[in-house]
Parts: sequence; structure tokens; C-alpha cells
Amino acid sequence: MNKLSTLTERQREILRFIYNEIKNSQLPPSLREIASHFGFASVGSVQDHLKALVQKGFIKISEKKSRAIEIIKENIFSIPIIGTVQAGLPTLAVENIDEYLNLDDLIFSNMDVFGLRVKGDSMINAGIMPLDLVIVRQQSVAEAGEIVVALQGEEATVKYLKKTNGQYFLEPANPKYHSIPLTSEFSIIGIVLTVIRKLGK
Amino acid sequence: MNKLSTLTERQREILRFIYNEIKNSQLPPSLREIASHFGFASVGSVQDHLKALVQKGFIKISEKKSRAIEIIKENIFSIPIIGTVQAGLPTLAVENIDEYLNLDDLIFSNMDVFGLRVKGDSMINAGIMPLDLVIVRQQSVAEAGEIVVALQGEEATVKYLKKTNGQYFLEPANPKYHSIPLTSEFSIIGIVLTVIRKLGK
DNA sequence: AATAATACTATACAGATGTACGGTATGTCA
DNA sequence: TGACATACCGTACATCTGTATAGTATTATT
Repeated sequence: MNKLSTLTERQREILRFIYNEIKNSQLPPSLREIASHFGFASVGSVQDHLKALVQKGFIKISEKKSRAIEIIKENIFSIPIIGTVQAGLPTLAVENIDEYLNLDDLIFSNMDVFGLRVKGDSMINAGIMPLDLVIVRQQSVAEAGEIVVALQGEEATVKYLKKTNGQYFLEPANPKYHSIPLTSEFSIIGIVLTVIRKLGK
Repeated sequence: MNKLSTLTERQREILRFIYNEIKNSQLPPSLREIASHFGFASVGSVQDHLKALVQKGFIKISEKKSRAIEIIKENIFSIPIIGTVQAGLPTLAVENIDEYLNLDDLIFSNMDVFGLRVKGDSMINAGIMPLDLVIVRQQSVAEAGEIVVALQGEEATVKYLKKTNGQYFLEPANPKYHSIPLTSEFSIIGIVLTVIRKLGK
């Protein structure tokens, strides 16, 4: 597996610059633009670095096309997830990787998606804490059992959608709060796809 | 606002092609690549269409830069995080975006980071549920209060690190379980940076 | 009927760009 | 020591690319 740590400091800087250019201006840089950014007097320097990045499996370059630097996402935008922990840590065994977290899918997704910062503790027993970030897919219909984002006036709440005797309820995951019948003053604006919580550092 | 309906059939085709190229290959097409795709024998045709698209406000072109076609619209490369929800949804107001979800800081950092699938419910009151994915920074030391990943044999557990009377404990966030003194049979392999839970879809 | 916008072809050119080759210097590793 | 990777400079060149200009034909618009 290609690890970012196999790159030199300089190579990582170049890769980061390319990534940022693509992300910010949606346009990969030309060789001379890279040279200019790093103060190189020669394009040959850039050629060397790109050659190394290609060889180490982090980028792909189409021949005879300008700016055709493609970042190989699988090698960069993923974090190895280990299924069983071995005693051999901190040397991560490649064989233990059983899936990859691809954050890029989320970022580059074409779904109508937005993030919402959670207020309050009404979903605490579902593992959704105050200040958590929930990624929401915009949709006006939902099924019972799903965690939905409902709008009442300008107030957005995250709740379970529940159905009892044909009646829909917004149900909190906290005994402190009560279920609320889903009346016309509410509108469902999406369902929760992902919960993200950033801790230390 | 600029409506897509002000475009002609052909102009809409061109715009869609440009959009798809950027989205799929992360590389805007050159004029001749556009011409080739539509079977134009001349670049002048493309020039005309791009000129119209610029004039109607759908794209922006940087002069003297190859492939520098930028689509003016929502930024497809990031997820807007809305602080307060307006009644106007599902049309996301740009003014409400107060921050962007940025996961690449984590990825591009020099830290040695891996993911771990959580087993068991011992941290359920800290909002860490079974099958959650925790992103862990590898390090052998931690401070009291941090959520750590400890290794006992080949078993990895996620717990709070607590200090009482100079003695360290691994403390679960679930009254069902007890605190465990941090003895030599345990080794701390990292601290939890992020908690991620994928739900629906 | 006149004008403008649309939709193309054709050609020319400066400069932007990728590519190739060679060179220097430094540090790393066996 | 020698081989090798890294990290730069310098130069040359074919071609890719944007830009400009000119022309033809069709369709809308006034």
C-alpha cells in the first residue's frame, strides 16, 4: 500500500499544492505554474518531482495533455481500517486492512448534501452528541426508523422518524424529551447519512 | 439569477460536457477537445459557444491559461455546513455557509493515522457506538481525559484515560463496565481524533 | 425587410506547455 | 568507496492551446 510517509518533505509539498489547486480553482497546475509557486528556476525540477510522485503511485499523468495531472485518490484520500489489532503495532500489517474509509466519496459526492451542526442532547442515546456534525442528504420523504432532520419554522431538529398506528412521530433518543406528532408545521428536509465528531488536537 | 433556460440546446450540451469532464476527470477540456467531442471541424465553433456561456454568466475563463474554464455555480467540491436553517430550503442560501467540512487536513498531516472499527458498547455514553469508526492517531503517550485506544494482547479497546491518586485507569463510558487499572499488560497505541458513523443509504 | 443571434468552417500565429537531454551538488546506504 | 536517490539549474523543441480574423448559412427578433 502506498503511504504518504514514503514521500519526501518536498514531494509531499508538491502533491499538496497540486491537490489544493485542483480543489480551489478546479484546475490542475501546469509544470511552469508549479515551478513558479515554489520558486524553481527550471521546469526540470518539477519534472523530477512529478516523476517521483508517479513512480510512487500518487499521481497519474496523461501524455501530451496540458495540466493532465490526476491524483490517485485511493492512495491518498483513504485511511487504512484495521479489523483485528496485532501485537506488531505500530507497524500496521497490510493484510489486516479490510476496508478503506474513503472520505473523498463524501466530498466529491454529487448528491445534494449538506452538513448540520447538532444543537441539544435530544439524540444522545443514538450516539449523536451536541456539537456533532451530521451529514444530511436533502430529501423530503423518509422511512420510519431513519434519523431525519425536521424543520419547524427556522428551527432544525434531528430525530428518529417513527410510525405508530399510521401516525408519524418525531422521536428523540433521550428519555428527557417526548415524541412529537409529525404535523403540517414540520417539514422533513433530509435524512442523516453520517455522524462526525472531532475530538482532540 | 441566471437560468439554464436562457441557454440554447447546443450551449446546454457544451456546458454539461464541461461540467462532466471536470467532475469525472478533474480536468477541464481544452477548446480542441470540446470540438473533437462534438465533431466540430473548427475551434471557432467552440469559441462562439464559450463566448455565449461567458456572456450569459455560466462560466468564467482565465485568459492565456489552458483549460481555464470555471463553472460558476455551487462549489461541488465541498459540503456546505449550515449554522441556522432557513425556511427557504432546499435552496441552500450561500450566506448561511459558515464553514466547510475539511477532511484533508487530517489526511495530509504527517501524523500516523489509522481507523478502527469499534466493538462493544463500553463507550456508549461518550457517543461512541458499536460499529462506529474511530480515527486514531498513533502515539504511545496520552493525557488524562483523552479517549485512548489500548491494546491488551491482540485485543484493542477504546476507553477514557483517567488519573486518580497518581494511578491511571481505563474508564468506560457505560455503567455496565468497570474501570481497569492501567497495568503493564496494556499498551496505549493511540488517541481518538474523530468518530464517524455511517447510517442510511 | 433588416438586424442580430446562432451555428458552424477555415486559417494563422504567438505563446503556453509537455518532453527530452544534460549538468551540478548533496546526502544516504551498503 | 561506489551506487543511488534527491533536489535543483539550463536549454532546446515539437506541439498543444488560446486568440484573432474572416467567411457562410440558418434561424429568431424587431
